[in-house]
Amino acid sequence: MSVKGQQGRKPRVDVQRNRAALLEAAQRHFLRSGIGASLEAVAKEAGVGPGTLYRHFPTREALLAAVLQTRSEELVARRAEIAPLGDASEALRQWLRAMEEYFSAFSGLPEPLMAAAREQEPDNPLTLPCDYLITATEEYVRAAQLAGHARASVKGYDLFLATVSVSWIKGTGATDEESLDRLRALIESGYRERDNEE
Amino acid sequence: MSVKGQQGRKPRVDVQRNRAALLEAAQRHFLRSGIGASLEAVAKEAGVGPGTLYRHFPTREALLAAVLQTRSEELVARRAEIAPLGDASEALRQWLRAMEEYFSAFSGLPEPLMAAAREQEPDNPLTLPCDYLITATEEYVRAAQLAGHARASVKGYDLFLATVSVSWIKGTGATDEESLDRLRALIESGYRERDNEE
DNA sequence: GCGTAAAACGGAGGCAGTGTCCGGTCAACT
DNA sequence: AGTTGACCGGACACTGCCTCCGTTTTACGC
Repeated sequence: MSVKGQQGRKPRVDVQRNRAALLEAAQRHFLRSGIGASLEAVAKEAGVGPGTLYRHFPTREALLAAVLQTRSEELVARRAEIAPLGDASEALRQWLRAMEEYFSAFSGLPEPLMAAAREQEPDNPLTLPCDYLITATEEYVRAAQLAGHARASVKGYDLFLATVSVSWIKGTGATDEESLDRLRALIESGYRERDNEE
Repeated sequence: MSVKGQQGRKPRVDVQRNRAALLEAAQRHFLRSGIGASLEAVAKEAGVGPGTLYRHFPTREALLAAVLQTRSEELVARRAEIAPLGDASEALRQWLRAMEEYFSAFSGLPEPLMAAAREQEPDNPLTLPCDYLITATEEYVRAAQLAGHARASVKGYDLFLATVSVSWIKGTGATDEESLDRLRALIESGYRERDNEE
């Protein structure tokens, strides 16, 4: 019956309780203050000591990845909605928007994500979701290219970078939504094949 | 004869000496460690106390702006080289590259620059150079549009944002020069008028 | 129930960086 | 040389990061 398999002992209840409290407090702080929020404050709000926080999540990235888990699942679910679309071009567009929202979950999130994209070592817990996003983008780009809607010279990684950039700019809070829309349009007209159809 | 005008006293020599030492040390540290470098270390390397540093430059941005002064002048000089170009399209392209290099002077520089672009209050010493760059970009864009080389829907601010983004990505160190080139190409084909000439 | 051992807790504390304050100092003027 | 005021610089208070270790809590076997 045990789901965990070869565990000799049942996991302690306070472990799960503290972990949940930490995740909730962290999400609140990350939402309000961005990913640079004080971990000390998170621990205090969760009602635990700093040591407990660092035992559960050895690095800020580990905590971040755990908090992001929910959003990652939402993104995967969203792929299922996008996939059935016949229009590969529209699918790519929607995927890019979904990624952008994901990156914009917390202010400052693009920074550690790019750092994770740089490292090949999987010691960074953000590398896994990051690689997933890049791979998915490549698939959408390929489909759009096959449909003749995207230039052959464009790589999925390029659009990943462009999307992270938009989220970064959004996160700085220095621009209104109108400028962001123009920037997205600029990127889109950058990767689209100049097809005369439609 | 006094250049400074109504100054009763001649400025002390140690003031200028300390200021110069601070600027030099700051440049070294910013180059090596990015704009987040320890100001304590800068002061120590300049051979002055922390108090002296903060009296000369009350905030990190003030120090940054002062260190950037030289580069700003270089950029203005570069405009003089670009201006005589007959080709407005090539002028815009070169200007964007010049800006990108300016933004990439120190790792992490895009962040405070965008923060400065957000504030209308001129209390931030980076606001002035930032506004200059945006205005200059708008002029280049206008010229390119008049020549029929850039889309009418593109604003100078958009290309400013796009260029800052590229610098930011470059600063993260997560990408090779090849990807950056493709990203620049993507932006360029995003703002260019799809003219059949050439 | 109760003893036990392993696991987890949490706070004290070392470390680094920021920014301020104030007594001492040094250069410019008389 | 003496005076004066601007300037210097280190001590200090504060915040946040992260670790170590004595204490507590929990699950398990009896």
